[in-house]
Amino acid sequence: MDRRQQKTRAAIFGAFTALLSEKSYNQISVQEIIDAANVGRTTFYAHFETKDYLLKELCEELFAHIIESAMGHPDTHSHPSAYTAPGSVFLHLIQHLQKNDNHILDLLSSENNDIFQRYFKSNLRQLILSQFLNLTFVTNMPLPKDYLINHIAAAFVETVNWWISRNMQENAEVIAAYFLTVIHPIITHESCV
Amino acid sequence: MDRRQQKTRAAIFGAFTALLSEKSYNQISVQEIIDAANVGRTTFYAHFETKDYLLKELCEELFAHIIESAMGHPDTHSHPSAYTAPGSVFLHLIQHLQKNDNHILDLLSSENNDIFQRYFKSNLRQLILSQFLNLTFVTNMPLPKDYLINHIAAAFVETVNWWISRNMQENAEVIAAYFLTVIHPIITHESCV
DNA sequence: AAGATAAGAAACACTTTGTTTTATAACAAA
DNA sequence: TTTGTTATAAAACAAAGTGTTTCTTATCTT
Repeated sequence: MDRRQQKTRAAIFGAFTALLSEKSYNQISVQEIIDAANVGRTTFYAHFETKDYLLKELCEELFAHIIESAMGHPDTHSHPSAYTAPGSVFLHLIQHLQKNDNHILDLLSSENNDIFQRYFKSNLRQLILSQFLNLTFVTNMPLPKDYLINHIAAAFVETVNWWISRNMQENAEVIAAYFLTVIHPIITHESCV
Repeated sequence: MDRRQQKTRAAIFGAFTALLSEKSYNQISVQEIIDAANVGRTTFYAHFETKDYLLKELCEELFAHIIESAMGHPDTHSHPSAYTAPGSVFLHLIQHLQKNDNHILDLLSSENNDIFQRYFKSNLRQLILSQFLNLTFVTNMPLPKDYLINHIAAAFVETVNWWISRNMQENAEVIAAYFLTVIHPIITHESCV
């Protein structure tokens, strides 16, 4: 990829995330992004068809990266010997978030964070699907699989949200424990088929 | 209140909800609302400072109503004799939603429904707080109360969401059962203090 | 060095926003 | 019915934003 393209793309992404930590998505105009990124009007539209597409590409880059990183975590592929750290992937995820390398936390804690939560949740579902290939229930009533996966993904996002809203006072282990406490009664982790 | 005000307010609310079931909030302009409501430009701004305030007032009217209705439900005030329909308030809520009197479902199923989910969730928290005055845990680890309440509220909203995404094929009782299955292991319903 | 490609500047028609001004109609109370 | 009040409407307005076009300049790749 052309170095010029890389630079402008990075400049726009940078300006965009910076603006997002200031004000809500709706209140940000393309003009502001252009000014902040110090980029020509024509250039912006050459890269992104619209503001929504810019958002989309940013989210895909960030969340896909963080989820992929968690998926590559040893625990995902190891043969789970019964009860050894059943959801360490989530702890890994939280720790990764805590580092805040690519400002994902800035986005998730921004006003109108709904958009990012949606992308986050969407990416989480596939992680959960891979994490709990077999879902069995402690209750008598069987739940639809996609319902359960959605529930778990949502619970995780809400946990992170709650954490952020408290300025991340608790350390990653505590947060992971909260999440598993809320989730674990419903599911049991079985071996990968 | 002046009859003229009532009429325009109703006209604007009507036009707004109609538009919301068509397109997403961001894509709706004040101009469109004005045109659809058949109301003068000046009139709109005399009623609502901005589009966001319009949304806010609409949501408050709708959700406050539906939550209040559920709170008034007998189960909330009755002395809970152990295990008689522990969460019938939620069933009541779902049934109320199903009637879709005030088009809440239209809003919740609209594109970019995040905004409504936020209001919904916010209103739910107080309901849950009143419903489970005492929260005890089946697990050893005590969870922060606001974390738990947030989790339950979010789980309910997600349940409704999932329901809507499946075109509400399941009847209200099944949905309530799903929700309680996911929630019940964590909490136990104790008597109101 | 040469051709391809990306960036930038300026201007454009267009829409949206929120305000102001003035005039008309509906209202409530006497 | 009359009177004073208040809501509405129409039109015009400046300001800002959007997305596109044209043309020029700078920067890459080979």
